[in-house]
Amino acid sequence: MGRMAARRREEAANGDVCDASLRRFAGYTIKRASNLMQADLARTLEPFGLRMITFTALMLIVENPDLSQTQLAGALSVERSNLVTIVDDLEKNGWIARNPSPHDRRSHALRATPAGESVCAAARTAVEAHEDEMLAGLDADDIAALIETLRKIGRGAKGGAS
Amino acid sequence: MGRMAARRREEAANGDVCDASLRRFAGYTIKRASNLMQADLARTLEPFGLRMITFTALMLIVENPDLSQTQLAGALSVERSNLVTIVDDLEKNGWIARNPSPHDRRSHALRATPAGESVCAAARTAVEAHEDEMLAGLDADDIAALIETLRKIGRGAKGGAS
DNA sequence: TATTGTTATACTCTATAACTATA
DNA sequence: TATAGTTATAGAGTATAACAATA
Repeated sequence: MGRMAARRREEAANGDVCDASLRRFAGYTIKRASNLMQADLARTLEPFGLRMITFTALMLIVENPDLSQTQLAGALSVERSNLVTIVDDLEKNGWIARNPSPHDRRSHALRATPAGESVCAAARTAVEAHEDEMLAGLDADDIAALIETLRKIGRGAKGGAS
Repeated sequence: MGRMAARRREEAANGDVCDASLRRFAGYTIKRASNLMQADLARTLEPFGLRMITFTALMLIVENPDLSQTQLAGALSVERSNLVTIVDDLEKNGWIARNPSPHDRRSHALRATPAGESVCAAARTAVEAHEDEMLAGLDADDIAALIETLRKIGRGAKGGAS
């Protein structure tokens, strides 16, 4: 078993070396944190029948009644075509309705049902608990600084001129 | 055109309201920053024929010669099965070789070729420029604090007990 | 002509099961 | 029996083009 122990130490050392290499790039650390948060968030929302994107869409519809699909797609940074199945999902569960817009017969006025508001509130409580758990090692100042710093990213980049 | 201007103001206001709703969740802000970084990184690496994952794999092979695919998959947090096409990609471009391991005839000892080391160095310079550009609004202390904070995320979560 | 919602399509990333050849 | 690499497959997520109804 001496060889296996040596192999295990070797693997751990390789992991450390690799991690040190990767850590030098902020993008890698950001992606890693993002993946951790998303995976845990998915586990949190699964019992409600929600995904990250459907929860976010539902929350925005609850807070902003009569949003159009184009407006919602813009707020979520999702293509209009990809929003269709998201809205379908919420509608099939009876959580939102595609009402006709009084101003424009092409567009839908999205509005949450009482059931939608209820599941949104319950999921929201669970999501806040998920965030508390994932960010347990940080105090309020750390979190505020983190969010402020992250929001400064990409200001001078190629795609940001519009 | 008065109606269109009103609509534009309405959309902007909706965007702001939605953004304020989403911003309360750290997970959303982290994901947004991650997506911005990844999209710009993809544009940066595309001229080299590299993707984020193939660049990272190549860099780790350059810095850690004779890694096995299982070790590399572990370092990249990628399934072994999904690593196959990544290593295929690098091998077809002549940037790495799957050498036989002297100790275990099942495993491959991955090693970069001179061409692989060359493209890795060039891509690395471009990636560092990409990071400088994306993080232009931050000073060195901000970046160090950001990375340190992000690495504390998920300590007490469900999946972290192993 | 331009826009809204929609369908179809494709490509990437990710996750799982099963196979082979070794150990 | 367990592990390394591989194949196949399926599910998300994302991006583009085209279409009908409407503006």
